Amino acid sequence: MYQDHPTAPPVNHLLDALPDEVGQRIAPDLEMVQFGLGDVVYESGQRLTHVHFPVDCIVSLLYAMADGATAEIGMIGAEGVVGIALFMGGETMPSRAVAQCAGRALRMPARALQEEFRRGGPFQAALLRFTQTLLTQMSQTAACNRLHPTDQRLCRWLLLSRDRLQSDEMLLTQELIAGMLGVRREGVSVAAGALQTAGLIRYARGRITILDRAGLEARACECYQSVRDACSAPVD
Amino acid sequence: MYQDHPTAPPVNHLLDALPDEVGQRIAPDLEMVQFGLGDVVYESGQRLTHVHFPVDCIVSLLYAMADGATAEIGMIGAEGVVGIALFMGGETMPSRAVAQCAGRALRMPARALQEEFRRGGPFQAALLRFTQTLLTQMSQTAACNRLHPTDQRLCRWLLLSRDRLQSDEMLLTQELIAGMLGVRREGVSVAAGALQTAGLIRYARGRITILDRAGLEARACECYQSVRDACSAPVD
DNA sequence: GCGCGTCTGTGCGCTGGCATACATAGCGGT
DNA sequence: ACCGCTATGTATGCCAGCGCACAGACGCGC
Repeated sequence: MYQDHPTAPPVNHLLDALPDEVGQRIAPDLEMVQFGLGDVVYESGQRLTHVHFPVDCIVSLLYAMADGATAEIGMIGAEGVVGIALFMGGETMPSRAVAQCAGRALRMPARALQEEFRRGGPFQAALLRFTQTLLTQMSQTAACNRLHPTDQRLCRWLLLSRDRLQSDEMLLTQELIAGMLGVRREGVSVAAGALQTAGLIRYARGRITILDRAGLEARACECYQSVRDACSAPVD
Repeated sequence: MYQDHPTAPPVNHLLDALPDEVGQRIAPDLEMVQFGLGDVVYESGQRLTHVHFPVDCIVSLLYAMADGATAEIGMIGAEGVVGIALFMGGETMPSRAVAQCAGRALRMPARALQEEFRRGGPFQAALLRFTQTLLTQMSQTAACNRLHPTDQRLCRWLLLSRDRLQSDEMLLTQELIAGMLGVRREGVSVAAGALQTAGLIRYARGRITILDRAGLEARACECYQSVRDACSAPVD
């Protein structure tokens, strides 16, 4: 499956990189929770009560329009944290956070987070540094959304997911992907069909397998390399 | 012109809202500089040496692709600060910052900024809060870029500029606007022509005048209201 | 093993935005 | 007043992606 991979130890890298002293101080405030595919971590505009540090799930940030159309603005895996508004001084995020891939996350209450953040040490620095990479990713996405065609963005998206999953197989319907890319389901069907014909992926009823990673990279827009370089998502 | 308006005192609101104690401490580090239309505040990937607090100019953050295509990902006026990477722990931004409207800004050296930021007081809080609104704006833009047609995005953009300018007249070629919206110059020509025919704006050789603000709002996509509510840009 | 719901492939007409090419139209300098 | 540069308006052909409609296809439950 998607989480028993030897190169993916079940930890959050952001937390893992903290000095022991900090790690031990916040450990009591951390609680492991499980998200299923499509679970909503928080709703747009909702008051946040916790932040979540993904362990082996992937969380997508979706911006939803009034008519229900959505587009992904960021993707967070074990390298980051979900709910940055809590330490940035807002109480809500403008986006919906959805588990794009099932798995576990460590959650931490707002109060404990803010308290540790205010200490201003390595924890604050790590959170801010991650926020900066998220900002980069969002900038990237904004421009990519505007300037690149569906099939290239699909490649980019598959690669970004794969980097956070460390497995070549993922569970996702075309409907879900369409919501991320901000296109119709049929558009994904066509684009994915082309990739399958090209032998880059195998696709069957909500189960995608990446067959040719290098091929996908070649077909993706420049954005993938840019965002991978900027964000600290391991490539295995 | 565009800056002798009584409701636009020549200050940066973010700095202005700081307690006197902080204001006096950082005052010696602030230096007023002037930007002309199109001046580059910093280039993508360039190491930042200062942050800039716009006073009566507007700075656009543009993401540039390898082929030269660009798209705006954020717009900063007197309500904010340009160069957030300096306190977020990066040394460079993934975007180019361009003066979309000529005017002045207060600049502050990286070292002084970081020193004051580390104090963790109201200055830090204000910077982080602004970063959060910028994040909101970028999310918004990413989705809007994907989901809304050119003419609606042009309305949104004109309104956002106008709110930061506090004048109904602005100096801008269609070429520049095209770079912001991530479309061709001809596309702007058509969209602006439609707005002019509808009596919403007057357009002549790089000089745009907003004639019917309410009409523009009605024609803009929902994004304008959302981002205006979220970001603290005054509406006069 | 049958039926139904979910997921996926496909076709068709339409529109927005692209590339290209060209025609004006102001504005400043000599 | 003339020239040339910059800024803008416009036409044509083309393609991507939309909305809609529908046809398989696989899987699960009874």
